Amino acid sequence: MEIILSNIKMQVNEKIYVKDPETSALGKKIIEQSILLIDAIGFDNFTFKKLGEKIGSNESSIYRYFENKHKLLVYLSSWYWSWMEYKLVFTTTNITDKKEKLRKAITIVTEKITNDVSADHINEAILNKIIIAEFTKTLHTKEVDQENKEGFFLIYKRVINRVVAIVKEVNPEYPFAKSLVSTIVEGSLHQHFLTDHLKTITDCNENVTTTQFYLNLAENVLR
Amino acid sequence: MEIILSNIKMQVNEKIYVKDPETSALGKKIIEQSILLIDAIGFDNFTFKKLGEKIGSNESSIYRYFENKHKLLVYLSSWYWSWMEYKLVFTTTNITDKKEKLRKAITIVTEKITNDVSADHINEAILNKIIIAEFTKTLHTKEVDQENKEGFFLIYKRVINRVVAIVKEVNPEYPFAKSLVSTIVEGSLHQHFLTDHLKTITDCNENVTTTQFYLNLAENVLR
DNA sequence: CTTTATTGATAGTAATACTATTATATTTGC
DNA sequence: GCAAATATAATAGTATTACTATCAATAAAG
Repeated sequence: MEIILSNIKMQVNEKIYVKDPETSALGKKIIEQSILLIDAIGFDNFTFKKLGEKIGSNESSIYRYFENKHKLLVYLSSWYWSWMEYKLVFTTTNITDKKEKLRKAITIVTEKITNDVSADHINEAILNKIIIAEFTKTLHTKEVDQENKEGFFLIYKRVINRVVAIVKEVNPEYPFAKSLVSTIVEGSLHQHFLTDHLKTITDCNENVTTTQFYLNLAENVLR
Repeated sequence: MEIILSNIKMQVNEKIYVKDPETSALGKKIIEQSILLIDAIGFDNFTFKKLGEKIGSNESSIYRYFENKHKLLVYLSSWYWSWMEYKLVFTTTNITDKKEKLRKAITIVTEKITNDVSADHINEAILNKIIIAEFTKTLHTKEVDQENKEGFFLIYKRVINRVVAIVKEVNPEYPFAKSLVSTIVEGSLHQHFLTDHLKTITDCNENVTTTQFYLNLAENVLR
């Protein structure tokens, strides 16, 4: 899968950036190093000034790619869900057994990403850590309706709806397919967060995975 | 229930505040008006200066109650979950039918709060809106482990574990009680958020409630 | 009615989140 | 190979935020 992925450029809504970071060396450096810096110090403490220092560039140069750090996070999230969609489609295509297809889909969207040595500038395992810790912040703003209209969350919603379609193949009668899938996708990020920080309110750990919990849940619900 | 509640003081961890806001008129005004202001402009745009202007007090006076706005949000959240715990215990005590008890518990933790004319300074319906929109931000910080150690999230975790105990009464064999309940509690906030802002990835609306979805889910899973 | 605690007013600092301008490289087109 | 266009870097500057410190005014308690 990695070989194929490395030749694919993830499509991200143009309104998210001022200048496409994929079109220059500096742009790629911004993406690569922002992922590392956000992971290291957290999104709240992250600033363009600090990123500039880290990559040996000036703050003002970064502003030519992104209006502000919120949009950079939206960009990283979009890239992540675009990558997720690719993995999802790739893994579920040509699987004829509907239940097996759903199991594979749920596995893809709930799994923790471990470092599969991605050659390019984006470290998916660390990006996954950022999504677990920070994705919720892209949505929870006063501008969410405006940004939703502008299509900032389109890929995320498309991933959800792709899984919804698979759920409906398994059980067309089930009346809450969308809520089930949005609960699974968002919930799995939350369970990973709890495993890392609030262990007393989750059963997920090294032995019992978040994926196992949600596979079991979906099977029981759609039976 | 309102009558009883109005005489109860919610217990909030002392480390969260500098001075207990319940002990003075100014303190209560800070709580009352911060809820209205955060709801109106969002937590990200909320500042102590703006709150000071709104309540006709100086910024510096507010700092005598809370170190920063994050701790104020943690306080409001703690108060909310303390209130939720009270409602939960009150509603489920003396219910002998285990399944009925669980149904009542899930209803309590997943319901949207509508204005039941609370006489006191805290408007629970608006506070519920804030929890839906902002609660996640109390957890998603770099300081979460430290704050968890200091007991900032104790009441929240206790609410979850009270429901877990009820789940285990219904089905002692089910291996994911904690993850199920934390998914329901956090997930219901998320579903309310989606109903308000991203309708295309939820089934919940005016006719189909979040509570119905999770009641159905729990029943299927614990069957 | 004096001490103590609380609140208000003012001022000040460092950091953040930008914008604008100009200089310096680098790339590209002819 | 050189001019023009483009990208980046450096510097400076502004408004806001997130505080801290100090002192005066007021209210409450002994």
